[in-house]
Amino acid sequence: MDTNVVAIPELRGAAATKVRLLDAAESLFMEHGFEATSLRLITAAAGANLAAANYHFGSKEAMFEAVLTRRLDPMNQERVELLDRFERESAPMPLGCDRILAALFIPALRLARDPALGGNNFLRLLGRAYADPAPFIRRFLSEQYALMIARFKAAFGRALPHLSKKELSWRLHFIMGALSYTLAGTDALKIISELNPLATDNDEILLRRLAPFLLAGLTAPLPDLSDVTREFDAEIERGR
Amino acid sequence: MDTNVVAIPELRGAAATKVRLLDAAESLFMEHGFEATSLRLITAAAGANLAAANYHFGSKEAMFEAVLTRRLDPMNQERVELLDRFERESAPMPLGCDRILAALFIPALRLARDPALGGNNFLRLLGRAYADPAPFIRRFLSEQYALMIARFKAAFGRALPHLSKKELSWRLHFIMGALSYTLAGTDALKIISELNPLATDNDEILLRRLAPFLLAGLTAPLPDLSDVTREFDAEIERGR
DNA sequence: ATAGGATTAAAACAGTTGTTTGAATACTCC
DNA sequence: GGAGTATTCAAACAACTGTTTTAATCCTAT
Repeated sequence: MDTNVVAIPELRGAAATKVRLLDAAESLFMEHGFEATSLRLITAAAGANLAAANYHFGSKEAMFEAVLTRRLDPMNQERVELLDRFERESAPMPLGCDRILAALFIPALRLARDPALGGNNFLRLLGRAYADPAPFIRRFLSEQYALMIARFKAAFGRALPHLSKKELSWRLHFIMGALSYTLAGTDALKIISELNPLATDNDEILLRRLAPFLLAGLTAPLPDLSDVTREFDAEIERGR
Repeated sequence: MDTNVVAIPELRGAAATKVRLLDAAESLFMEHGFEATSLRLITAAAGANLAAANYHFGSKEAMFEAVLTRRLDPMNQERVELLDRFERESAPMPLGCDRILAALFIPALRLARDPALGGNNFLRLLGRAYADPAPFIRRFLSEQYALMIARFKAAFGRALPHLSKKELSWRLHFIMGALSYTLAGTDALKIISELNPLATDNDEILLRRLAPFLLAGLTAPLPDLSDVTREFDAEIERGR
């Protein structure tokens, strides 16, 4: 039940305890989830007093948001900037799906690669936050992602003009879902493969495998929904 | 913060309160998550005494597992049976990927369609459980899924003999991830589409869209990883 | 050096948590 | 009908929660 995460208070600068708190919170929230992580656990791991959490952040929820903002904000901004640059470089040709996906993945890859930026810890925390039922978390994420998602949806719309707005929304949703789940799922991998042959790989390799997989689904021809539906319905009725 | 879920104690049979507790727990766990849902909330919604929870299930964790087992066990068993039947019908031809995917999706679809079986409520709860950090939840799910996953992995292996064992594990992992995320994500849809044009659709339609998307990724040709890697690396270095 | 604001510290606050207890009630089977 | 098991109930348990308070300490700029 307890953890080995005991941060030594080495930083002594001005706002040092604040970043120590953020680091400890990032790691512990990732490990136990938001509700199950107590402020006493975080402050102890950060070598800080309990009251420091509320002093620096105001509340536990605000602290959680601060943990997310610290890395999410720059990453999403970088995604948009990268997409902008790709489009400028490709002009006047419309940008291909593979390049748009790359603009979505590369900033996440860079974050996963650089331990100083939080490494894989943060990406897993992010994936979990994506599935967390707490209303304040969803409200926060929705605000953080709105601009970036709208920008990418427009780009995909230009690259896939034959897809309806609705079909595009679906596929983009699936992509973000697979991405966030994948980022969160290093432990969930064990559910899939009993022998766990993937465990030695890191998130970086994982993302490199995921991108081609999603690209195929994204660029797939329009499915004949009526056919799929008919088969499914027949099977469901048969089993009733 | 409070909910409208107030189950009227209508069932009066022998083990009636036990199923009332399961129903209330299913709905509340789905809405608030495991940690954030108190036994007092559940028992009150079920019209039962607080002690009834521990009397019937022993602990909160055991109660959560009972909620999952009630529907997950039959669903996974049905998946395997369906796969077996499809393979018999197709013999001696190996089963195609689309049919294997159908065996995976149809039982989930049937569960989503039938409110008496829990309807969409349970599928969302399941998707969230998949991303929950609590160790006992992951241990439980891993045990519940192990047999079913191994069976489907073997089937996919026969259908896609050109894929390495590792590549297959990846793609299966992505499929399960996208599936569980999608099931959990009715609320997360709002993150993606600000106007939320998908909200009126239900999980059934969602699954029918997801299947073709995943099929495309699953049957995609082997990606030239070295190429992807090279481009990504160049971009990451450039931004450094 | 010292005033004054920023930070830390220990303690207490008011609630809530899952679980247990022991008596009261309901039910079933002989 | 009544013995005996199964279930319900109210109450209390000890531990933990996020937050606030008050005083002590540190740091910086005058």
